[in-house]
Amino acid sequence: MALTPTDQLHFAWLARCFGKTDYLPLSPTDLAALSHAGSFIDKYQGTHLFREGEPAVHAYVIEKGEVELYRTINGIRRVVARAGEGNVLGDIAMFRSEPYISSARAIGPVSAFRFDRDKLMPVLIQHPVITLRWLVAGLGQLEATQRRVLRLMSRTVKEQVAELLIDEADDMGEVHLSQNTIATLLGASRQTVNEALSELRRDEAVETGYRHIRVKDATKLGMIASPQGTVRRVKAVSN
Amino acid sequence: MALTPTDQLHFAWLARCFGKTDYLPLSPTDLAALSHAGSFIDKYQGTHLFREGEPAVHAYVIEKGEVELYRTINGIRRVVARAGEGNVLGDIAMFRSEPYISSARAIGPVSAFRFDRDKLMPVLIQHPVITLRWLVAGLGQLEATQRRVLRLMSRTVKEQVAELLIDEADDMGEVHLSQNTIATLLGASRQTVNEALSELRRDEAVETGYRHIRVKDATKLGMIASPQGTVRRVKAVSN
DNA sequence: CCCATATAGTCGGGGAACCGACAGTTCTGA
DNA sequence: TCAGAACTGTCGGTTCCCCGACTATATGGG
Repeated sequence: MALTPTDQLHFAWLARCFGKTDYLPLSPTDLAALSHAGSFIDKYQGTHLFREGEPAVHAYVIEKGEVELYRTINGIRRVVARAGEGNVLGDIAMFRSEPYISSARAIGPVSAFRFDRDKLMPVLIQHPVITLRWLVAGLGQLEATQRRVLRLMSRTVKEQVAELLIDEADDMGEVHLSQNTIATLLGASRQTVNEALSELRRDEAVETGYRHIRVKDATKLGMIASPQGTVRRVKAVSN
Repeated sequence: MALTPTDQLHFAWLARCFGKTDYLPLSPTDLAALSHAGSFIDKYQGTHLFREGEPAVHAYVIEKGEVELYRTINGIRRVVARAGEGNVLGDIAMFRSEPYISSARAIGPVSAFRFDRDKLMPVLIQHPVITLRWLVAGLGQLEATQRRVLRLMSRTVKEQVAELLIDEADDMGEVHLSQNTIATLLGASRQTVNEALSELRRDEAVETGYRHIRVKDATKLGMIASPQGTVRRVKAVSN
């Protein structure tokens, strides 16, 4: 199979994504094999990569752009996570042959590599190194989710906002999220997030604007995010 | 390598654990390969399988008994999860070559199969089917964790307690956990859990005793756990 | 350029849950 | 058997946060 120069670039990028843990490098053979397992696609802003409940025949690796993962429970739409460059989506449902557990919507223009389930499985059987890498990547995501659970527990909204700002800030210390979006990401109300931001502004840690927050003092923000003085009593737990 | 009758039983059990998704059955060759990747061990009550921060050279599959996973943050000991028969522990850290992110303590007598990192990796490269199965198992855990995050958000302690009781109840509808343990599992205070249990008792859904709760009406409990009338307004989220 | 829409900012009421404290009960080991 | 430890049950004060309501400002399409 002949690869166009554009495809070469694509696969080089794909190797970077899976190579983040620099554990077992992907060989050129592996990359060529993956080209048979799916194809590159583009999505316009607002369109869905997949929807909750659909049979999961595809998994995606985001190449460019951001995707919003959300679930609808009792008519309540809840943003579960945001996925950016290098994130893998839908692999859980695809591997488990279950319906997608969440919907994925493109926040802006998105380029992605779409794996085809029926084509991918044989490739993975033939290329255990790729499978192992995928395993490591999936477990990394699991760890991140567990960390998120712990972050959510026993922390005020102000602390959570501070931490989220640190995570989402770009090189310039700028965050381009509406307060409403932040609130949904944290599972808090817009008003409380607004109040938290007001305090952070009073603390001279950030500046706020229309759909725009600038981190003035990342160190101070870090102090607020994980307060050290909050050492509560430890209750021993037996069964 | 000669397998003792006991080992045969062990491996049959191990196959069941990995085979829960009945996707790609493990072959006898696979089982034999796994026997080289580690060994069966027994742990007494209260002893640790591993501790937070230690280099992760082992992963465990629980064969019998229950294990408590906890982390210590700012001197606060937090139970992250409980693992029972068939659960895989420590694989995240082991595969990612990072220190264990939590401690694992045997709640009672525990039997487990302990994988040895250096022995396991070559086996996985040679047996992609096992790797794929492990991948599926890991992703299943990821899904469960994500579900847990969603369960935690926007639910009262009473609802959470009801759901936990359904999950943890045995065949007889009995739960053998102290209120303190339940509180820690849910990230709530003991008093609030006690209050929730009092209400559940008033609702005639459960009976309570010393380290002992009996589910009287599982249906009613389910209704309380996931209330249908709680349809709140949906705010659209754009970025 | 104007207006519908989206976002930001603020206030007050009310509810859920945390926390400390304390009394009563059950268990456990010496 | 007996004392200390662990567990349950309850109360009141306090904090945090959700929610509704309202105003002001920014954006973007026609």
